[in-house]
Amino acid sequence: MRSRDDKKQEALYLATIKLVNEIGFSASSVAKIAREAGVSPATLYIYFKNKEDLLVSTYLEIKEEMGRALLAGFDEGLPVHDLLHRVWCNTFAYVSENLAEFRYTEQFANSPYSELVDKTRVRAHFEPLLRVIQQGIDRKIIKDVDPDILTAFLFHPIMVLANPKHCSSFKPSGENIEIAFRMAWDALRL
Amino acid sequence: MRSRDDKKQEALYLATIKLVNEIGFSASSVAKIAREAGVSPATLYIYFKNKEDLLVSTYLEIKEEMGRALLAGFDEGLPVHDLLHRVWCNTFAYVSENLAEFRYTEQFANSPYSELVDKTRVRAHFEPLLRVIQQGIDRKIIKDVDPDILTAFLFHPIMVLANPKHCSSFKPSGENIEIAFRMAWDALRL
Amino acid sequence: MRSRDDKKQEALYLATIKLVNEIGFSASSVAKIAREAGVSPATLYIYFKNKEDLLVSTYLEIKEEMGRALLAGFDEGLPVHDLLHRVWCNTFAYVSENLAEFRYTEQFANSPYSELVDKTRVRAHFEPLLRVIQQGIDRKIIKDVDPDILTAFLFHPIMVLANPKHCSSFKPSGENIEIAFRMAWDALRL
Amino acid sequence: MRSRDDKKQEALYLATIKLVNEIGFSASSVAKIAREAGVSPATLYIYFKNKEDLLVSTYLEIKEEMGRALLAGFDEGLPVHDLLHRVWCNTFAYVSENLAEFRYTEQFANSPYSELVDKTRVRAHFEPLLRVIQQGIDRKIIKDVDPDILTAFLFHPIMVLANPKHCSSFKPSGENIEIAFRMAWDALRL
DNA sequence: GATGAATGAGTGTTCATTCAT
DNA sequence: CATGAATGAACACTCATTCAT
Repeated sequence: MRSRDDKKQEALYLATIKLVNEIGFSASSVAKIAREAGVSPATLYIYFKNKEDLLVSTYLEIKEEMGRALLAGFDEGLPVHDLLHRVWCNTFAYVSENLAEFRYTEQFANSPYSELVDKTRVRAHFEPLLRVIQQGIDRKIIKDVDPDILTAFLFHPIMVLANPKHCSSFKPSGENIEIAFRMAWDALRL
Repeated sequence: MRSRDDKKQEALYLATIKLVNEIGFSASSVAKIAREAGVSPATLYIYFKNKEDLLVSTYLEIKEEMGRALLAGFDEGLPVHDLLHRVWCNTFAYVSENLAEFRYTEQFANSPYSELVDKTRVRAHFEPLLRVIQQGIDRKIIKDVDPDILTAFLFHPIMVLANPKHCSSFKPSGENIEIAFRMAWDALRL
Repeated sequence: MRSRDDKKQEALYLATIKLVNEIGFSASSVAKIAREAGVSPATLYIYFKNKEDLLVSTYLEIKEEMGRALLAGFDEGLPVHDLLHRVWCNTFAYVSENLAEFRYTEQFANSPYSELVDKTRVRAHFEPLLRVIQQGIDRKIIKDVDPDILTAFLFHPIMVLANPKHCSSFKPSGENIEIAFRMAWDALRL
Repeated sequence: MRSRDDKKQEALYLATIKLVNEIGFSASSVAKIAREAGVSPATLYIYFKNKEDLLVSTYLEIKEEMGRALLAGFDEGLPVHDLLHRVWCNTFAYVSENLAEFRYTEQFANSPYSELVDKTRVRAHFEPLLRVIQQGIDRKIIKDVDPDILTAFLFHPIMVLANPKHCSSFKPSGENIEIAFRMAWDALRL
């Protein structure tokens, strides 16, 4: 028998991301994704149970990779400020280098499919970061407020700024990134 | 294309918003929207050029209404801080009272249709606010940074916090809203 | 608007019967049936909820018509023997003149779809006949046995003999029909 | 095509019968049959030329076995009546103990595949029985009518009565079986 | 001999849109 | 103005069969 080809699975992931970026979530049909990946639509169903499985798997794949990228060089010995700064910069780097992947996750999160993912599993990839934030709170460095609020001021601004689609004038230069981080820190710190 | 029976047009707007919320953007077919609105699919084409026109018009309609709501009681004589605070509270009020409309705009903005809208027209509805921010900068009250950055720390956190879908623990109590505004202000002020 | 066209519904019934006869139940796809009926597959779904509905409706349509045909000239004043003889002859006439319809019902009854029909509704079309048989039992003309047994000797032999597919030598001449009825009567009568 | 591993071949026969009974003829795909039999779809094609061959072979296999069962204890020295009675009882026994196999043959006979089998080969399995019937005719014990008619009153009633699917009230108790045989004999005998 | 991978052709069904009334 | 009927094209998915190992 022919052996299962990881190349094909990878090609399907990439085709999915590419198409969703180019023509959007709902226009990305199984047929188009398969054609883009260079396989038959029937083949897609060897690697994924159905379309939903393909889309969810693609999302989880990206989230895992993204978690690794954001936490690169994450040394928990460093001060909270420095750790957050490191993650902040990592995020900008990841998003600008993997814009398609990032946009896929945004479209996915705003689709009905998003309700199918186990959110705690996704959160797990970012666990060390959440721990450090808690540390910052305990040490009275960061405001002691609801975690959702912290997230809203720490991560969402990056997400917006790093995605050219949402920005008309902002350019992610090193300087701008530092300015924005400074503001996030002003928001969070006690 | 337009006609006198605004009841039907309004019903189509509401049906669109309701369905997109319930079953998502891509599952909201013309036939379902028409049925929900209590008209024939053919009738829809009297009021809107095509599906795209329906979706875009619905979006613009919401954005206009939303602009009005956010700027309610906007007295440019007040200090910058107070004005932003007023808008902040208005936003929370609008989103929590019009969650379906708000979610529609989020789904719309993350779809390929979003590229069809004239963004300057949308921006116009929020013009007074932008003017006040510029004032704040000129008077050295607000940091002199790219407007996109200011937006990222002023509006996006609200959008996130006001939408229960994105929050697991945060509850939009009056106190929480004040805490969050305080953080936004910390980020922006000089 | 265009008005609903009974011609099309009828054409779909006929196409279904024809195709099931020619290529069998499972090979009769919606696309082929629609093409045979001269309409688009999408049109089929205006007249029937889905394929199942089409097949079941076709079956019920035939059964109703068949009930009428078998009971033509059914005068309950006649003796039991004569009434059964009349039905016997009607059945031969119906089946030989409507072989395609008859075969459709046979294929249908042997498909999983058969479990979807309300059997009491079908039985209703043959009610007068069942009543007469009960009369024959009460008057001690017909053996007092389980109704299924009577049916097995009264109807099933006709079904078999009238369907050339099941017969290699039998020809439904008037004489043969009489011979066969004589045997059925011998089986039933006390 | 054939090979030595009769276990697999037998498993495929059984899987085919089981699935056709459970989900019907048309829903029984090669893939499902193979899975049910615990082999790969490709393996199926080692033992059978194609799906048609599998279905026809399964039918013939059953018919052969059935012929053996019906003629068990068939002593041509016995009177015609007793021989037919014996076959009658054998049939009830076989069908009730091998309902799945029996139903398979019914579904098969009502499918287009049935036209692919050499009917004389099937008939051969029942040859002694046909011979005895002819004997009955010659000895003026049985009515001298077309063999198809005899079959219609001898075998088809059993087929119907033995298959619970066709009966709403009839139960194949010993007594009922005798009653039914009595009726068949009444129909046939001179 | 045995298999999982692979696929073109097909499945039933829904789509956005137009037509005739 | 308003509509249900109509449809070609597309949808997600499965089919029987073959291929390479």
